[in-house]
Amino acid sequence: MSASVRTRFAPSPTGDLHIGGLRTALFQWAFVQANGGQIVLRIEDTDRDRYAEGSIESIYEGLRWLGIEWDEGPDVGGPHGPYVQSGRLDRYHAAAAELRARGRAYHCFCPPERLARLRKDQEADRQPTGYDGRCRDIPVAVAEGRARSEPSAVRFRMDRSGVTTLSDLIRGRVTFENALQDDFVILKSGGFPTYHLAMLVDDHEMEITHVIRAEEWLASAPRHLQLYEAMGWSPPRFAHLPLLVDSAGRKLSKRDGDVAALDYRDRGYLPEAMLNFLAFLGWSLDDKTSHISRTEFARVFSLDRVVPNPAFFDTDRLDALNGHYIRSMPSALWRETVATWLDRDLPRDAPRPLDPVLVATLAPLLQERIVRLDELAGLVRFLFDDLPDYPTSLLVERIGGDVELALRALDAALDAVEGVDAVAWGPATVEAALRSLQDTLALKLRKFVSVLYVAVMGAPRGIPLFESVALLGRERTLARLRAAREQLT
RNA sequence: GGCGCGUUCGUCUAGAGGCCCAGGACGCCGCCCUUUCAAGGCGGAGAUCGCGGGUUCGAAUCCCGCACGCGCUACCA
Repeated sequence: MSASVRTRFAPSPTGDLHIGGLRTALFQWAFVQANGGQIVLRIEDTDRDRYAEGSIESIYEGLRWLGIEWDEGPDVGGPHGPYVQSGRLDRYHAAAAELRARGRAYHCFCPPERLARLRKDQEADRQPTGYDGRCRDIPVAVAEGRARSEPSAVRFRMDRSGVTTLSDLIRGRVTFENALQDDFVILKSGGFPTYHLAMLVDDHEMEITHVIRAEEWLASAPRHLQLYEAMGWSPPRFAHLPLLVDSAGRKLSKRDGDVAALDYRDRGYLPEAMLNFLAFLGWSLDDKTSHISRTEFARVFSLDRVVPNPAFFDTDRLDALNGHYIRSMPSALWRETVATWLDRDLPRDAPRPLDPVLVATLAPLLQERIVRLDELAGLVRFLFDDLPDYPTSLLVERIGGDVELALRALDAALDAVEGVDAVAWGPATVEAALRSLQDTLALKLRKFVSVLYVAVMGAPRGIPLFESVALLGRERTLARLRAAREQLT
């Protein structure tokens, strides 16, 4: 029996759920699933200035989108609540007091201006930046007195001798020189804790055994380790995941856009695709597997197989995955999906509700032609709308600019379509008529059909022609062929 | 500047001394199929494993140095 593990996803409600955060949560979730254990969702809202309305909902939604469930959290409850840090202030104060009682923390009265100047001077002198310890040796009795009337923060007294060594589950041993550490703030003057104190208290109380977080936290690990030591608590295991980076190799940030997890959902990416994409960013199963189901991932995931180097967030790959999962959707589900997205994206004046028979006809034609769901409407719009203007050059683009051939094709098509009886109109008769053009023009269909595609749909690519024409109807088809003809002359 | 982490095809990665003159996937290119476009099938190009030393009969794999990239360096997380 393997010991039960507990990990936590601890996002800050400072904006929409970030794609990097989603990857972290996914790995935590898979880790817990694979090892038998629980995952705790904890909202870290200790930064009052950056709090963003609605971000907690965005977090819930983003996680559930990928099928990530948590065992304890603000919405589902649990024995270690509250699960929002702003509701746990008394515990942080108690811990800070305990640390002060043990001589491991002290009041700091340095105003922000002094700290800013200090940092500036240190930078100018090319010295390492960090707190200079000005308030460290104020006698406790004096400090206690001042703290009652003066604003103060509480700093942790780092042990500056020797080294602190972290045994990271992904990177192995990482050693930090303690002399290079400074006394950092654990309790802000406003009474809120910093991340360091809050995670110490919460992870301990919530019995977290594994802290899985991104590499940006690696440098602060010695602080956390010393904090645990000072409290006499045994620290959890740490695993620092590789960063997700942009094409320039920088940490993916909100400035780059395209990092809000739910935006991907709204642009028509399937959760299966996103899960696969994220799963293989920094992790792999073996030398063969390139697709994995959610349940399989949750079964085989292992931190041993997470690599330490950063991964580029390559959306080409995401697109390929999405196309793959779209194509593998069962037809009934696919039909429903098409209906939903067409309803969402088709112009308002298209008839609603959409004709289910029409959707059923369209769906299979669309399934292997798109990569994102938001492309759906664009491919069938020509059935509902008048054709928007298209450049004339589009008509002859694929036939080497041969205007004369295009004209002949259009004329022949006009004849052929006119020859189809309105009563007999349908995919079969349309196909027969259009195929006969091969004989009239003494040319393979593929040598000139692109002209007809453009004339009918306004684009050189799209769903198959015969079906399109059948769906469009006789009169509208004739009108579009004539319009194309006119445009060419 | 300091500290830390990282470095295998364009990209994500496999690789834990000989199976590797390096495997898979995405992307790219070509052919086939075909009513355009896709999809599908088949094939191809693509990595002197960052550089330089060493250890070893043998190194992508171990050691040392260097370079480069990134992260952190807040009373943000």
